[in-house]
Amino acid sequence: MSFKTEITNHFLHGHKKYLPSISVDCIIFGFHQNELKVLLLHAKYAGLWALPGGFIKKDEHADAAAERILHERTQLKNIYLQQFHVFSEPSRSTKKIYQAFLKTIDVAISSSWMFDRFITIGYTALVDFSKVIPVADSLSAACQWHNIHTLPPLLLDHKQIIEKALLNLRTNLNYQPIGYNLLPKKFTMPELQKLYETILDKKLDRRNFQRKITGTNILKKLHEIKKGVAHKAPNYYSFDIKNYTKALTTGVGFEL
Amino acid sequence: MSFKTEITNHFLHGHKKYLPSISVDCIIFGFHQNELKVLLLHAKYAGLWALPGGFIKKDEHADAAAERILHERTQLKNIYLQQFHVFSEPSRSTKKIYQAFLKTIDVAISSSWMFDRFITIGYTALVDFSKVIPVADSLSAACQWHNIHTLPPLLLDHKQIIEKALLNLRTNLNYQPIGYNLLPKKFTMPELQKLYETILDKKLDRRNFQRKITGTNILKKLHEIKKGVAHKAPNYYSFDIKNYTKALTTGVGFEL
DNA sequence: TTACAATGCGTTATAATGACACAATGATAA
DNA sequence: TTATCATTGTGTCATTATAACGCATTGTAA
Repeated sequence: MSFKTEITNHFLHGHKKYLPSISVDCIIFGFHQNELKVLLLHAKYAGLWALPGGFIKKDEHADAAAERILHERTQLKNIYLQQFHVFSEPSRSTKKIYQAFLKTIDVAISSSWMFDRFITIGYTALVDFSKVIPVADSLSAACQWHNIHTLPPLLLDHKQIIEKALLNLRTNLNYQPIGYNLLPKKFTMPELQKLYETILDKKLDRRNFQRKITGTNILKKLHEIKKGVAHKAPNYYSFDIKNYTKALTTGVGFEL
Repeated sequence: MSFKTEITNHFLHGHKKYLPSISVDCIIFGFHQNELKVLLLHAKYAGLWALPGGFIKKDEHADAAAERILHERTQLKNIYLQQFHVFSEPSRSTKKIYQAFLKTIDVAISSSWMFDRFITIGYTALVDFSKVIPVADSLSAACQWHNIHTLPPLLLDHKQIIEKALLNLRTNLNYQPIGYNLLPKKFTMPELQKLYETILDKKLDRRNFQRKITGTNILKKLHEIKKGVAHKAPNYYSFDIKNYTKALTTGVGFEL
């Protein structure tokens, strides 16, 4: 199917497959080189960066839709996705943007479910940066990580959505373990601390951090030391997946 | 307009006014006689109790819709409403219930936006029990408070929605002040404590509770003592609305 | 007048937190 | 080869928060 046909089909018949007026947007956080990143797509139709989002099938749970969309866009599976907020500004419509776009590809569509105003459910995912293969879909020209502090101009209210997701991430930090999807299998204590510091955007005391994080029992100290590093070599840790999973529901209970 | 005409109109033309497939449900908590209550409507169409819910207008913010619906059902205004979760089970459809109902009132409608599966956004509100005038709307036979522990059979997943709302209320209790909308203007310390105990469903130490709650500065001690009470008369308090409002965003920061 | 149940205002022991000290490590520079 | 030094691992101490509990006060009811 040609791009033009695909687009036309989506605009004219998508409402038979998907719920109208509702979308899902994924805020996918990654951690790389001591920077917190967000995965963005460059939307062909808008000439703007946008969150990877999509629509909910008629018979699909929103959680499942978020998972499916995340998979379609990043090839990632088994990611801990969490809904965090619904965005429903009446101005949430891309009608004009779509109409301009359709004109450029010489498609004439006068009315479409895609022109409606959409309410979107925000989902966050924390993923291992190194494992993501950003793949742009047919509607996008690019799929890239962006530093959370240097975001490009974004579609609609996507900037506010990211900010809300970040706020949500921060407030949850004291009650939920974090890192399993953001760090490699084995990691050092300074690496884990840097992750927390990056998300919270503040310095933490090295010694107190270690005491609190080990106190939660979500870590396993490995009998292995990082090599080829200047100065004292740090020990490797990995997550105790059993306690980690348990802490996801019961909470970790410390203050950072 | 007759009831039958109103119903027919809603089923046939409601989709021109409201967003399809999306609804809002309000979980309205009240506190009375040391019991935590939830406001429920008895849905004529289902013969079951249900949460007061409604639909979002084409050009309406979901928050505004929740406020409007709350007002339409309870006459309450200026209530601190908060979205807390989206419920999107694919089975969330009342098609069969509606069809059976339409048959009983002798209305023949073969297809309607109301038959679709709905995704609902849950909103919580904490209200002053004594100020609510439960008014049943045209779709409901009754509007009543129900003890949170003795809920009748409910429509769809409304029981799970209430449970989730209660869970949400509990986890927020340590980070948000509570009571301004649940208690009368002036109240005693034992009354406030009872509210917390009811929500948390556990006993709290009287003296520690007083120390912590006064430590947040959200209370103003009034120069007034409750009268006509057996045993030692407790002092009256009211909320320091300035500090209370501030604490809504900054949090109270104690552990109960 | 006294008993009593509830309130107001405390104390003490324990645990959590924040701030900081010091020895150990191992690549790098002299 | 040896000294340097940034970084890590472990521990201490003062402060604060929390849980558990004591006792005097109050005002109605027996």
